[in-house]
Amino acid sequence: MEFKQIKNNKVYEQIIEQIRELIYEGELKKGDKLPSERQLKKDLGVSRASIREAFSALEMIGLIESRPGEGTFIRDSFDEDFFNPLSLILLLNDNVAEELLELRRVLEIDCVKLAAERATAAEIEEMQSYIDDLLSSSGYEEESIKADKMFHYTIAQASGNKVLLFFMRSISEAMDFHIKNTRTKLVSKKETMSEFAEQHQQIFKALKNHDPEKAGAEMRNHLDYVEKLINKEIEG
Amino acid sequence: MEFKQIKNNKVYEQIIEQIRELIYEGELKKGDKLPSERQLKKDLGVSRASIREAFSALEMIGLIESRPGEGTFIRDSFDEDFFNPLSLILLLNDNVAEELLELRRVLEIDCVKLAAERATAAEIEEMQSYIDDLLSSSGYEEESIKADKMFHYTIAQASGNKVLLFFMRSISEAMDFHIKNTRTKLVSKKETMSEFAEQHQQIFKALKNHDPEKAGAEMRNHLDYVEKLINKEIEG
DNA sequence: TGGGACAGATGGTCTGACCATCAAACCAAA
DNA sequence: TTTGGTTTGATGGTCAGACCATCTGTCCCA
Repeated sequence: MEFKQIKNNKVYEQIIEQIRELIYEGELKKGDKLPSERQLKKDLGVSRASIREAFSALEMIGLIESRPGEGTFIRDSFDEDFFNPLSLILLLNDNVAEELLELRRVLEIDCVKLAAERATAAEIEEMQSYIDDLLSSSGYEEESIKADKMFHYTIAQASGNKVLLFFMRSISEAMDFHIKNTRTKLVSKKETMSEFAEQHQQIFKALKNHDPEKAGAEMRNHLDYVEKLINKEIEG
Repeated sequence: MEFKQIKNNKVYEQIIEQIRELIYEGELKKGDKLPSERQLKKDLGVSRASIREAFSALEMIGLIESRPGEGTFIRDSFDEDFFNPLSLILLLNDNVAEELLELRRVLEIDCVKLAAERATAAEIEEMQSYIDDLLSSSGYEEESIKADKMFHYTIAQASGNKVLLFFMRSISEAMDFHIKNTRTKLVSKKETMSEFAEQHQQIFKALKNHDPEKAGAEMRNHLDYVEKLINKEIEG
């Protein structure tokens, strides 16, 4: 005898399911406008409340965007900053910091290799500007943190793999949350800063020369250094 | 002159924000029960609808779970199957198949290396059972597909990195969706099957011997083969 | 002791209402 | 012609109140 698990199908889940199907079949694409809530209420024969539950869930994961007075749209750009729900879940795990670092290592070393092969002139130019920012900034301030992050993002983007970029963002945001949460502060000594700048320059140089292996090695070196810093911070 | 973007703070987003804070501060942990919707309505001074929008969003990402008649709880296990929203977003990108394969390659090769270092006896035993299943199954049927998937999942789990496991799941689910969507069917010839079984055995053998490099090389070989199959399928 | 009936709490859903915002059309003044 | 205001209709955002299904615990009776 074989029994099937009885699925508890909430209405809002079924609505999401239907939207998912439409995306599968290509009927809904980036930037498309969804029917209004009142229209969907009629079409699907459910209450507006259920539709709104479905929409808020889809908005949470960054799939759609609702604009009052306008309507609801499939997001056409996932590059902008939006709250990444992944980071929330990751918070509940133990050892997140270690695991995130380990994963970042795995991803980013191969990421920079791909970037070294595929980076366009424009992307290399953009990286150059962040390198300049890092060199000109005096300490570990707001701007240099941002330049640092943007440098790594641009590498991920230059890999040409959007999913990889998405994952790198998730990891980065989760780490930001974790650092903020544990009130960890990275050392902002001058030596550290110049060391950082030097490492970034080395990565960039290899990348500019389209030398994947060298770029990977430099990235590995950089991440070793970062890891050592963070471990020191945790012990201290 | 500098203007700041005016944030549109929806009520349900503020509710989520508060829950997030509670998780940060450790007041909400895995398995904890949240206040009932009617209680929260009183505490927060908002309508039940808004609370339900927040909850449906959090349920979507797998953070909480609502059980009628009981209450709403923080999920204490993220290992079970639950709908992974990441895969929905990934579907909207072009060239998903290629990018997913590339990313899987990056992750899984390092993943199996970690697993070779850290796999416990129990995990190795579990892998063995899936290998046996694969050998005993006659064709590319339901069960062998499952055994294949479980073998790879167990490797990811044996890596000891839960975030890595989570990512592997996302990729796998997204690929499943894509395959189902494009109605791609992997070849189910006998030669293919025996080839698959052989490759899995090689991976497993290296893993069992705790030989990271060998395991990584065998995994690379396996993924090469898979990639070739899929490309052939796309062309054909 | 065991089982059934009952009550209370909880999530799931629906309805109808009101507000704030936006786009488009229209209009008027400079 | 351009600029700014007004109106109108559609849309999302929020709320209150109602009803149902399900679960838990209690109490009572055979």
